[in-house]
Amino acid sequence: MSASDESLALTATDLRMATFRLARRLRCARAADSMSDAQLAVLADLRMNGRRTISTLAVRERVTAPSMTSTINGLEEQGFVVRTPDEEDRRRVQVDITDAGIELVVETIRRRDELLADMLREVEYTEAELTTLREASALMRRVVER
Amino acid sequence: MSASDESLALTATDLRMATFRLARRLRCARAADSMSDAQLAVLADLRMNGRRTISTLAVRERVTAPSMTSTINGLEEQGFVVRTPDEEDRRRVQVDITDAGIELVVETIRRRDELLADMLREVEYTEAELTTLREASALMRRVVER
DNA sequence: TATTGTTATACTCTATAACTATA
DNA sequence: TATAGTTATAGAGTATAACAATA
Repeated sequence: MSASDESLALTATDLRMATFRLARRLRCARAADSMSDAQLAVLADLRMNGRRTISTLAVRERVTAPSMTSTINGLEEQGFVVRTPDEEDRRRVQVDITDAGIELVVETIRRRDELLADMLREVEYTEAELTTLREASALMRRVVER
Repeated sequence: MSASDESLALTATDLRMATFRLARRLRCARAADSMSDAQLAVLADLRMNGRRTISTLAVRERVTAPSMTSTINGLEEQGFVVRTPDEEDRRRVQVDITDAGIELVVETIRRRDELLADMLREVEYTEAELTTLREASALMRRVVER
């Protein structure tokens, strides 16, 4: 049996508010102050999924191609990615993350997880409450992945 | 009894990933394309909490005073807020949200809630799963409010 | 012709430094 | 002297339009 419209609406409102507030709080934690959200999102994508072209990155990040060119310029100047011309289709440029880029992503993730773990520790949640949060996390990811 | 470090770390990682992905997806939904996140955050604060000075807004949004001046300039030009000189302390400027500003916030919230409700409907969650999400929302808010 | 990427240009948000007006 | 707000200036991210190189 599927859920009622009222339950859906109530859940949506609660979850929307909680999600925005927590995301905002966690977003402050970064490995380097010189990193923007846009740059970090690209690095995280490259680390997870390997090399990509400029236009593929632009589609995934929902920005225009000139925007992505500019973001990649910034990352390349800082040594976090490298451009490689694609030999098969020479219009294309492949972008790879460097070791320094990987390190930056890993460190940022570590800091955010640490911040959140500290916040969870402070409110002294029970194992049952943490289980609820993990179950909800899985449900949230299923929603996004659809 | 409080939770183990391992549970805290696992929960933090799961929740951090789920939160960022969902927030990112929902952030696309706005009432007007001309609204930035920075502007919307200020309007939402003014709607919830009433008039504020520039410097109070700057502290709450964690930006500098000149930044907030600029954000308020944009909002005032579009008619979503009004500046009023403070008669008691004439260095101060009070900022109030207008009816148009309130409408914009309400409409944006409505769109985001609708988008999320539609997403939840599509994955066909049970009432029990929605309850888990609502319980988790409350837990997330308690974490942020500490 | 269509696609990939870049450059040119402009607007917004961000910052720091310097300034005005008021307390 | 300190505080509230603004202006000046600069850097990053975003966009659209126009362009080069390649398919």
